Amino acid sequence: MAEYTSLEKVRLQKIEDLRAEGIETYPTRAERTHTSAQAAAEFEAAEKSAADPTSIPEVKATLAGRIRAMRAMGKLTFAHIEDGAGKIQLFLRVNEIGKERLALFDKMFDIGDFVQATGKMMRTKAGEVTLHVLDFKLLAKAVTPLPADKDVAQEDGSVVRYAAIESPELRARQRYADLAVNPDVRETFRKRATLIKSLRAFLDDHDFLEVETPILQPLYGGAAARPFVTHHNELEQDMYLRISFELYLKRLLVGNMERVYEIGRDFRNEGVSFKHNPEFTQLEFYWAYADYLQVMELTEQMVAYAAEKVAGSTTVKFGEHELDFKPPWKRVEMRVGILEASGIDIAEHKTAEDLFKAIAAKHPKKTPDPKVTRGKMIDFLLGEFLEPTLIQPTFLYNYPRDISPLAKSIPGDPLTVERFEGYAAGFEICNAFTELNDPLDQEQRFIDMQSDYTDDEEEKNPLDEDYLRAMRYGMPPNGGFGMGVDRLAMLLTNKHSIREVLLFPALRKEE
RNA sequence: GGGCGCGUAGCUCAAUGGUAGAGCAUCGGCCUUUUAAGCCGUUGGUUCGGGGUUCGAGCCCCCGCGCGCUCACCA
Repeated sequence: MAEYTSLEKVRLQKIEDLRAEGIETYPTRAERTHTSAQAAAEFEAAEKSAADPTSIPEVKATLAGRIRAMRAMGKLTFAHIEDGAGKIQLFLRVNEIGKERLALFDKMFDIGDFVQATGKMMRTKAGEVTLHVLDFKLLAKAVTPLPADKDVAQEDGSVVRYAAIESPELRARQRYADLAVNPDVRETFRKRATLIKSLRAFLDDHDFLEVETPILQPLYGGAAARPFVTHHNELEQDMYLRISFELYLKRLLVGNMERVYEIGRDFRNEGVSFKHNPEFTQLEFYWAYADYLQVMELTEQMVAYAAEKVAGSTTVKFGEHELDFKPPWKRVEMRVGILEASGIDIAEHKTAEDLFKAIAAKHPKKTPDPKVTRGKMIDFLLGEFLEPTLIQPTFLYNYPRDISPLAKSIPGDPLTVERFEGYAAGFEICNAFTELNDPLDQEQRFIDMQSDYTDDEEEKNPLDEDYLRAMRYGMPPNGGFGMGVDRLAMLLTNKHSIREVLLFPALRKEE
């Protein structure tokens, strides 16, 4: 049972008092005729049409919104309400409202309450477009005050207070309050919706079919990550929440679906950070008869298209950087990029042992775990030396085979696969390759993975026999692609934590 | 999971180991063009929780909880 603070008790008492007077505190219906923006626009048009200020046609409106500020001055009251379109001022005067009703508004209404006000539009002496209220109605009483104070020290030592919430915990845990108080947060999530819509539109326009594959899976796969495990009672078996869509989407290529994509949630039972949340939104597509170079081109077009829709330009501000997503993006072969960033040529060190010695000789303070595979060491070099330097959108291409069990080798180079990752602002946003479609090779890769990681239970991928069965029916050559949509959302909204672009990021439960 | 930091009124923050405070919000009053209005007055605390040291703990010590930063993990 909730325990009420003294402020809440005051408001609960007001609810009781209002009801005692026959005023409904949570009426079922509202009678809004205009949004704040519509009413203001109509009034401004009326002003323009008038020959002189005394002959402005009357604009009547009933507005609805949440009280954000109140200034009671005895026989006058000013208030601001905020609706989906913005804020607008209300002006109440004893002349029209009467002493009792004005006192009711002043004493019984609070910041945070939803109200409806009917009147005619006017402009105040200060020049603000305002609703001159003739009648009003409570729509919903708020019991808890919005936690909306933020003090900012000014240069002259004074303190200015803004209606805003700053505490990251409070903002994430009570996103409803954050949204109610911080308009820019609503704007971020509007942009996120635009982003997802634009990705869909782009892929639809390129003849990709949107599909939905299981989130609840008897086996997991398609990525190296620990899954969440759950249990189906009637089937009496454990189920996994998917860690990627890959193996299901590629089954669809076996079924003659040539271009498919899915936008949905992936779940990875791993650490959280500024770029990791246990559940995140993934976009994957698979494209028959294409290879990774074609996917690369489509990727830069798609992201540029999305940037244009979300930010209005292919150039976006991200912290101190200006990121330019305009195609073509910079392309760097991974071997060359690592050589330039670390001074080590991975092509000259073809075993894990050799490579480790080379790293230890060159960078004695930055060495990988000596027990890992060559591919993992290369990945270490990439993360340690190269990744932080990739600020402008860049494709890194040609990856080690042993960390890419689902990608096809480069003809004539068995250690390297046709794979690329897209980077921007120093982190990975997407990952793609020419997909392995040889069922015999695929089976061997799965078996190799099992032995490479025998002592690493967490990274062991279960062998998916049904996926191999599907491949044996024949899979067309194809290019596949995966992208962390949340990370792209971060880039396009200039947010530096994934929590800022997730409405309800994962948090420990309270208490 | 490791390291560092933080947790005090509804909110934002103070308080050498010595009576827990300020601003805003609340509540009461004045005020017919305000805009985080203003002025006067008023109320409000399990100092995150539990234990310990001490004559005395918001402060020192231990354990726990939550959050932030960071490292590890994340082909």
